[in-house]
Amino acid sequence: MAVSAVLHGTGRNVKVSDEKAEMIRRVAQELRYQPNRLARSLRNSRTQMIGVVFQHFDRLSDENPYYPQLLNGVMSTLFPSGYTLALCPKLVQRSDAAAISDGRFDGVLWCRPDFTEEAVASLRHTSIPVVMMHAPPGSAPGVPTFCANNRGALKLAVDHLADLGHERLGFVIDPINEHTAEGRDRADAFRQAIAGRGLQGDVLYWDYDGSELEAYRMGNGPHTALACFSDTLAGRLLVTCRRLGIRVPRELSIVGFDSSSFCESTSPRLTSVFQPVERIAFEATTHLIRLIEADPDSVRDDQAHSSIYDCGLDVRDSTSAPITSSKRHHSC
Amino acid sequence: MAVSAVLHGTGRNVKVSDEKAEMIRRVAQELRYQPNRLARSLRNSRTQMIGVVFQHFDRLSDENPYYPQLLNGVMSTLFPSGYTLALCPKLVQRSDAAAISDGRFDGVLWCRPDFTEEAVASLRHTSIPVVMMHAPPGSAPGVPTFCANNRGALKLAVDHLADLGHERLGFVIDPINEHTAEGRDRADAFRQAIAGRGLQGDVLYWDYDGSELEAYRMGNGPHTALACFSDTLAGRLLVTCRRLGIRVPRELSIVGFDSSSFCESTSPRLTSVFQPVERIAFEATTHLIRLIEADPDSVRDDQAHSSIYDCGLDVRDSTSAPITSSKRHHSC
DNA sequence: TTGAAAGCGTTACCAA
DNA sequence: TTGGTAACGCTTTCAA
Repeated sequence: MAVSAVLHGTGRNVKVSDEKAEMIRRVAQELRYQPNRLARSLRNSRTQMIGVVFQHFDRLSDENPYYPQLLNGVMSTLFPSGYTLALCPKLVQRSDAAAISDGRFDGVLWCRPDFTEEAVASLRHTSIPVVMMHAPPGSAPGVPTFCANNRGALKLAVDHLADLGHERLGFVIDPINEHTAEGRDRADAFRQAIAGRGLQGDVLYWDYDGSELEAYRMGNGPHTALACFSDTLAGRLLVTCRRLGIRVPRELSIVGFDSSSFCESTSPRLTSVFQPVERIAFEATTHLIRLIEADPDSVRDDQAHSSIYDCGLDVRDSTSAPITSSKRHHSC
Repeated sequence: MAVSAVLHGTGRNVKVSDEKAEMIRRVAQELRYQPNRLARSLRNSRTQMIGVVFQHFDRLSDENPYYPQLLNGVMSTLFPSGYTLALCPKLVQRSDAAAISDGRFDGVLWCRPDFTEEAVASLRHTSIPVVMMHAPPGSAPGVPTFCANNRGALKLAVDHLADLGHERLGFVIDPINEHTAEGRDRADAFRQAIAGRGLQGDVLYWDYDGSELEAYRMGNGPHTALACFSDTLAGRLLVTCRRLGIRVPRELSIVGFDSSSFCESTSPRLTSVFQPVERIAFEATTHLIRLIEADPDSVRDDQAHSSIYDCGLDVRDSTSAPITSSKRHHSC
């Protein structure tokens, strides 16, 4: 119809006279005509909407700016390109990978690292591009991945603690992240890092229960320093330590992960590994848009794309030299 | 079609034999059949999606948990009801109220208080329900509003400062919020509150410029205490004060608004008015869903619904008694 | 119980 | 340049 040609730039082989075009615009205005995006999307099979799947986004953390940072990264490239962002629960509750292809989205950013082999396999049957965050390279064959360099990150943390004189370290992870690809990757990276320094260490699974923690209590247990999977986890650890009378960092050094502004507000301020969340999200989204808008044939190679991002270590007040037995004797 | 009846519960007057139903399911599985939501939505004019319009959500604050809280409130009622949440930029850039009715959304939560008279008027022509946050009662005729009790909130802040002995107060607002309905409402509430205590005070417009601030500097200027429109604004004020050598709260008391966890991490910790953001968002969204799902005729009355939410005052370290001239003499 | 047809609002294509 | 027609995938209604 001429109307379509006038109101949107579509169908350039259709020419409309200026008078007619003006008339159409006037009438449209009078009638408060509003083009229906659903019909348009159905016709074009393009919705200009991308879905974002979080890990547990029935609830965002109030204090951890992880999600705002991630969303900022996503929005800063999505909105200028004319896309809308949808947070979709159904895709989360059951990892209903098939539902991705129900036509609602032009692409999906998958920020949920607890994928299973079969979930990844089913992802290859989707009709739209999918890009993953928090997926270590190689963990999701055929899906572009964007992930922190966990190996380097844990090396930074372990080296820092080793340099301080700690000899037996722990890596603490919660039941939720324990089974995620990134959780396993960081645990492995921790093991490699301590092996590289010739230290002893363990991966500790903690469900936030204070009594459990007591086994690792610095005084009785073997560990003088704990690296945590996340700032949130480290924060809870701090609270539990205070409750149990374990002094940080005097008796136990603690390292977080993310180095969010949350680390500045804890007591003591939390030493933490920094990962560029916003940048990762930005580049993952940019890649997703490329896949959506590019010629399907020309990007075949990029399907296997995978990026890793180097991390830093922000040393604050929750880490210090351990109370060694020699020092103890010394002080006695 | 029988398929539709089997795979979804639709069309109850259509009966399908069990064998056929089973066959349909099996074939659907084999073919990886995925119903197209766009076509469905087009047919039903129901998308199960609601749009959320923020004020400036091209960028969420990293440190202020306002947006996570708001989203938590929205999601906690939206997701269990089977809705998806969309953050839409186009509706923000130009307040294109008409675009609301383009079929994408079943309803819109408007969290953007800088509406004009005509924007509100055009909102009444939408074909879908709209609910507003940050709109003081009466500011958006015909649109349900959910808003903090600014009158009570500013009274709390002013009373607190007055009780400490402050005699000349300021209310600081930034250029962005200055023209919003809630901004004007809080400024009015401030004026009423100081009048009620027989104090003097001014509404100060601050564009984050340090030199501007100097005019209100406690030493030269008349104000010994400033209440701010937001925590973010108060935070910037703190930073500027430090830069200018103004000691808080010794020389100048500062009160924020929102009482987010951000207030705990500032130095000094920020005294702030608490508003129940998550609860406001939750109830606004719940109301929106009611409007969407209810019989259009039966909710006519609720179109004029408006709720206000009482606030509290969390006293922290950024407020104290002023240095009065008498005290000055005393100390000299 | 099953099948066929119409229509939701749009855009692409092809005649006129 | 114009107008008509078909099709996107679904659901509802009506006939068989």
